[in-house]
Amino acid sequence: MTDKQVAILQTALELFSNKGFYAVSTNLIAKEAGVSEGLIFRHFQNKVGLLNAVMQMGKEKVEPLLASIIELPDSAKRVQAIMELPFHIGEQDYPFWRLIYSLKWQNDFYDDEMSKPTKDILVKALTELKYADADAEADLIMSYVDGFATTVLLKRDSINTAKLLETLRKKYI
Amino acid sequence: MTDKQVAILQTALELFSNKGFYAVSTNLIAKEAGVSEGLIFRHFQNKVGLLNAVMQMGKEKVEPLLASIIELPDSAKRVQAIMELPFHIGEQDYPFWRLIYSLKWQNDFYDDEMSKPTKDILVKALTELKYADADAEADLIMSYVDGFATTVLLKRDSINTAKLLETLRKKYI
DNA sequence: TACATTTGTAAGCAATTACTTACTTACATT
DNA sequence: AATGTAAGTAAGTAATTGCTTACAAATGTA
Repeated sequence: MTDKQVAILQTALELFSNKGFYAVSTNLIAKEAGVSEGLIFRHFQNKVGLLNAVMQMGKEKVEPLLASIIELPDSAKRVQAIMELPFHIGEQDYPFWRLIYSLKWQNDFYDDEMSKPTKDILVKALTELKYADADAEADLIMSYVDGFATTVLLKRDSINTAKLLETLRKKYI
Repeated sequence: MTDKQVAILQTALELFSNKGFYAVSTNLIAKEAGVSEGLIFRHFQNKVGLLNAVMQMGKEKVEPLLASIIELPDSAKRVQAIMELPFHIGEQDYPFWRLIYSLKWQNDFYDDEMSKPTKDILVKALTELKYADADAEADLIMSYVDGFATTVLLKRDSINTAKLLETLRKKYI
């Protein structure tokens, strides 16, 4: 990967996540990244190809995080880790997660499968913890997580997320 | 309001909420609504004006719902009603709510103020219920609600929302 | 050094974009 | 019936869209 390739990917991630895929032109991406517009198409074929590359880059950063959760020996800790996931996103990963969540709401890109690995970990852990209906319980926690992600990614300026996590922990630990 | 005005508003709501504001052209809206493109601009000035009109129409349907919650005499019931709000959205109102939530993720349109009246009701009710930190508790519940809304609006085909509500109620009632 | 491949650009492409103009039709009021 | 106003359309507009082409510079490899 050349410097310019990286610049394109990072600029695209930043712009896509802030304004949305369709609201950002390849012209703007090229200008902000300091490259010629043609280079985007040389490296990524088309605009959707660029989006896929951006997503791929993000997924590769997420996978080890999920892998480390699976390795936790304590089932309850695994559940807790997933529930608190949004609170532990590093600031540098916010753009990627905002992109994920914004794409959820666009029919063309909605991917129901993406959250499945996370839910599977949950169901397994909750079954080990002898929950009567582990699946329904997992769905509930997944909903919580979506809510926490929405709050952390969109309202971190207007609300105290540390305190939110504290309040959550008082309920569950 | 003429028939064609209503047709434009409904078509725009449907398209905006499914594909996103920037992904939908005024040309497409006109075609789907069966009107000339110029009529959109005659009635709503510009594309953003159309979006605002669509939002206004939706808000007018939501406000009485919130008003009816305020009138509940029991504080705990008020909290419950807000927490369960996403589960009681009528199918016909899904497009409006999907639009609200998709716009949240676009910088240009994000409106932090919109959820404030709901949170205010929560804080007041939780204070009456003698919660130590009513504000933090309200933020937590607001996060839940965002999560439930995400689930109900995006996954109603793949998961059983009735069962999700049942599981939630077992925890809180 | 020679040559092939990759990386990069500038200029242009047809199609689409949001929006306007010039005009006609429908409807209400006197 | 006459007239003013609102509702509606068809055909434009300039600007922007995603993308291509033709060519140059850099980089590897023999």
